Amino acid sequence: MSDTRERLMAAAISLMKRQGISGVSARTIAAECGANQALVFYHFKTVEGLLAAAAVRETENRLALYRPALAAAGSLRELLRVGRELHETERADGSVALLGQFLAGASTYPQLAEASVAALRLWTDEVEAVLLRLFADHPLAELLDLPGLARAVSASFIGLELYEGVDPAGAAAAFEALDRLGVLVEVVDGLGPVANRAVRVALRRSATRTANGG
Amino acid sequence: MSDTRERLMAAAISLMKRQGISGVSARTIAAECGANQALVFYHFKTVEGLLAAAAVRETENRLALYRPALAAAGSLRELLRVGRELHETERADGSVALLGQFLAGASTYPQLAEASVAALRLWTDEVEAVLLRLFADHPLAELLDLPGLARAVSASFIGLELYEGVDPAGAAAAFEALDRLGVLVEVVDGLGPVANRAVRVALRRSATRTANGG
DNA sequence: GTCTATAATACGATAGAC
DNA sequence: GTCTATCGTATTATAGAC
Repeated sequence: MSDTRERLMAAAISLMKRQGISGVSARTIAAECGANQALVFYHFKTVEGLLAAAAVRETENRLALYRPALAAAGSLRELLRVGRELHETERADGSVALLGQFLAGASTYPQLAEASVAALRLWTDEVEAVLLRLFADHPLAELLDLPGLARAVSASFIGLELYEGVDPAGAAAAFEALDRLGVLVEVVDGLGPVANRAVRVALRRSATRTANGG
Repeated sequence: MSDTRERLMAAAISLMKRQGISGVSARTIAAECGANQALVFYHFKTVEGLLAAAAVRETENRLALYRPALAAAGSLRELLRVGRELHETERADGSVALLGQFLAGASTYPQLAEASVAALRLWTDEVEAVLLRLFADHPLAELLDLPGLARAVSASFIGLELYEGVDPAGAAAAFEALDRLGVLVEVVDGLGPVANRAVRVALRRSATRTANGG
């Protein structure tokens, strides 16, 4: 476990958060942590290899930070609250926007594509687990596609964090709007058994109609 | 209106869709359309200038394609259908994922940040207009933040299209899940005045509680 | 494991002929 | 408006000393 190896990965992440995928190179990363440029290739074979390794590691670290809060969420309301706090942290830290940088670099570098998939998978698995737990005996559980929803939420979050980078005010408005939508979801969720049954029946009718190609 | 100028912008877009922000340079773009490398700088002063100009133009062109369908959408149900068709087209064309590339490049190149904001603004303005029209006399209009919602939808869509690039199957699942959510929205939307009033009342109560710092 | 030195190549950008 | 030629710099990556 070389110290330089660790420092290079940390420097790559730090620099990538500030400068993006187009702003990093073996030289700039090495300079960021006071290491020699040649060490990038000694430890990681290629620059791409360093970035890929750093991406997965950073995601694992960040996820470990949020895991307790996600596991503690006992209701949809609480989950939405965790989401809000997560965004608050991400606005300062930028590790989700970082994933957007890797996603963008994926079309040029195949190793980054693999790393992006792996990193995103860590997120979606975590979100999916929470959703499955919360909707375990929920009346809408059978009608919602929770694994798909976990992916949609994760990808959307990345888009929003990238947007935050160029238009903080617009992103704030976007999150505020989602906040209100969250309230709507909570309210509908708490409407009681009568409304729930109405929704369920209507959904079934709608699903049948869609399946029949309406 | 130089022909070369047009060809360079088209080549920049085409190459960027395939290779991403990290895969373009004055030389590769010029080669893509059989032009001389020096012409990039004659026509656009810098590579960044070419990319910025191409980004806004491409967005305008793509948007013009969807504007009729968006204007024709007369209900939430129809709007969701347009969204589905839009994604179908984007999966093949990739012009929204392209916006993701510009968003990623924005943290390195200030001109790209400006262009990204401008291009995204074109989308959000369009989406916002449709939402405002559809929710003109909707019972929930006053409680939803439609301008913010337009920004959230646009940014999320970019994240999803970037995700599509690295994990098509996962993205398909994500869109499928959103499709079902759309059905849920439609159903709740069509529950009738009694349910609508119940939701509205509950929302107000919730909003007051939130405002009071609950 | 870390360093210097360097090869080989690509980059943005400019000068100047046509 | 387009071309060739080129400058200066940055890039990835390697060879070899320590």
